[in-house]
Amino acid sequence: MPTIVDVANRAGVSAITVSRVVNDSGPVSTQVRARVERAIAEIGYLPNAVARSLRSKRTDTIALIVTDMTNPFFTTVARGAEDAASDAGMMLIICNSDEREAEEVRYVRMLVGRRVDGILLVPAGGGATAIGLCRKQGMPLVVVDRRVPGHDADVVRADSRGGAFELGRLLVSLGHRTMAVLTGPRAVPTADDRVLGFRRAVAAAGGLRPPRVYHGAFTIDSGREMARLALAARPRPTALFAANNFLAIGVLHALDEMGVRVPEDVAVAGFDDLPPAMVTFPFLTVAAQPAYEMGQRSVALLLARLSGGPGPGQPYAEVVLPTQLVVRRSSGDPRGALHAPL
Amino acid sequence: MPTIVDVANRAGVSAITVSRVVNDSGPVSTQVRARVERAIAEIGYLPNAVARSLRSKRTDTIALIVTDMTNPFFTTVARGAEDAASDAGMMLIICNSDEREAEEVRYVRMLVGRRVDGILLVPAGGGATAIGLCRKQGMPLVVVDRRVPGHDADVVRADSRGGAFELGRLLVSLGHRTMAVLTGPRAVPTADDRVLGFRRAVAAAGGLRPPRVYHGAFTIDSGREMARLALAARPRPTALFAANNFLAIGVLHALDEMGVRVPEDVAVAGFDDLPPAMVTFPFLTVAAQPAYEMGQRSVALLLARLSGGPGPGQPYAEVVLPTQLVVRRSSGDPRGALHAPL
DNA sequence: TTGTACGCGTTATCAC
DNA sequence: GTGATAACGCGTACAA
Repeated sequence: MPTIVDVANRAGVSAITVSRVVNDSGPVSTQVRARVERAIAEIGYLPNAVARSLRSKRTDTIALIVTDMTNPFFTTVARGAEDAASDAGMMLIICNSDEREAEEVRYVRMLVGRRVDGILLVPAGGGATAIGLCRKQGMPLVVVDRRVPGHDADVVRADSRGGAFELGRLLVSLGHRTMAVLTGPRAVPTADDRVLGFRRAVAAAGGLRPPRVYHGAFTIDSGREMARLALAARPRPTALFAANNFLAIGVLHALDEMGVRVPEDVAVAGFDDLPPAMVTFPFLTVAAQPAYEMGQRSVALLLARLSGGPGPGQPYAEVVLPTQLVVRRSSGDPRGALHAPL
Repeated sequence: MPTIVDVANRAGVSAITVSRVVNDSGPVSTQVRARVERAIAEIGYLPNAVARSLRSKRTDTIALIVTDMTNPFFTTVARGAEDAASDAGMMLIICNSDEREAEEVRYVRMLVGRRVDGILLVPAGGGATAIGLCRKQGMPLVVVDRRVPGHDADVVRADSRGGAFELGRLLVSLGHRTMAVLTGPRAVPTADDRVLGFRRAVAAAGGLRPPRVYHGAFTIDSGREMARLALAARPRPTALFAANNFLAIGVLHALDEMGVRVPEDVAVAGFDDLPPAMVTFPFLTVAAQPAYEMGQRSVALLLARLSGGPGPGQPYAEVVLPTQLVVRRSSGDPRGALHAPL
């Protein structure tokens, strides 16, 4: 693979002159510039970004660590992040932690070693180790989607509590008095926040029994399993709230298997919308998170930190984006008024 | 950020000794090793992969360029590729071409500049420019999912013709005599192959009119639009074959909007399955591609090329994986026999 | 067992 | 307007 010296020899100039032409830094006479450009084209020279990075200490690369890139929510976040990064002339590396802290830490280590310019992290569990590692290594970091207990990092997330509150209020207004919440692992803030928001809505209604809460994983299998548990309880709930999209799908599968009709027998509401392109028949009532925008905003915040000088600078920022209530058939008939068009 | 020299100073040894400890290359006395390891831990040293790559000419990184990472098919391919890469100690960079050749070429240029060890490419359109660029730059390349017209590259793909043939045969066996095929852009081999396979099945049945063919984009909107066109034709088709998952979903939406029942009024079959985790009610009859395995195999082939010495070595390989026919409700009742369980 | 010299490809600094 | 020199952080080749 040709180097800058090869180009220089062919054009009869020095390496630094080629560098000036390539980067448009410093003065070069028109004739020399032409000669250099021709040489570049002839031998197909492409500057070596590795060498460049070694000098500049910038890789123009940022990384996004998600817990599951199979989840369309994270795919959409990634897409938003990539578009924003691309606009800024940066590449985006996507990594999967599989909701495992060990994997997450392994990736952070690799990424720091590769000297990416910054990391966007959807923390598995608390994420404390990974966050501490970035902090110690001076690696710019933005936490995405999940609140950080100690608030000791920049965060971009959606309003989980608010969204869950709205869903709770909706179900209450539809007359449900016995409900259950199916959520993710205990340590995950989004899992807890959605429970909290829902609980508040129920409490605000007054006189209702607090919803029973089930903890599991954010997976379809876990949703199926928890749905069976929930329906076995007495008094049997008339509405289920699934705290993420995969859980909701698992719930629907379980109910289908059990011959329970939705929404006639049991109403269902979920968190995270599924992209329209992925759904044969829009059916689920959800609190939709602005996934694409979350990706964009995360990159924007990270870039701001990068250019805003090194150190901590300002205190940590927390960007909280609103969710959107989308009412469909799964929550039952709201007296005909709120129906979203198919 | 500390360097190898910092560690060396702190441990009272030379840089190369630290290098030997870190890479376990060459002999180091137990005591020195201990001193060095302590120094590494104390100052939190992480080897600089950029400098390492500059010397070794390897980045331990490969890239995957897909046309749309929002599509669950490609997400699954990516997941398979990432797992395989991770097992081999490599990182995977994912890029979106958005089915645009200009973007694709831009990414190839960036990736060659960054000296990734190899590229997995789902070509947008013919992909001729990108493939030529890789060839010229000596960048190892594996083409994924799409056949390459001149066969001048390693390829891993599914058997589009075979899968489409099976779907065609199924619909014929269900009694359909007037059918339409909705596919992607003309230049895309998968789009053409699926038409071809379907056509052959119809021709093989004998005495049937050849299916009408519509070309569009591999998007939900295009599927909706082509479905409307197809149903306006006379004689009106009784079965539609959508050559990709997004197209199929667009078709279902259009039919729903038009009040056409599936499968009672019109049967529908598609290509590419949707992951179970993403589907509220499994409904579509499809030829499913082994997406995860395609990702794995692509990486395996690339790694084989990397270790199998530089030059062309052997002639180009073509790995063709079989699709799987999954019969569900959308294709109509096959006399009760073939129904897949929900 | 440990260390010295050098080069990977690029660019910042300073000179001409 | 152009070029020589050095340095980024690491690992190979060769000594000691």
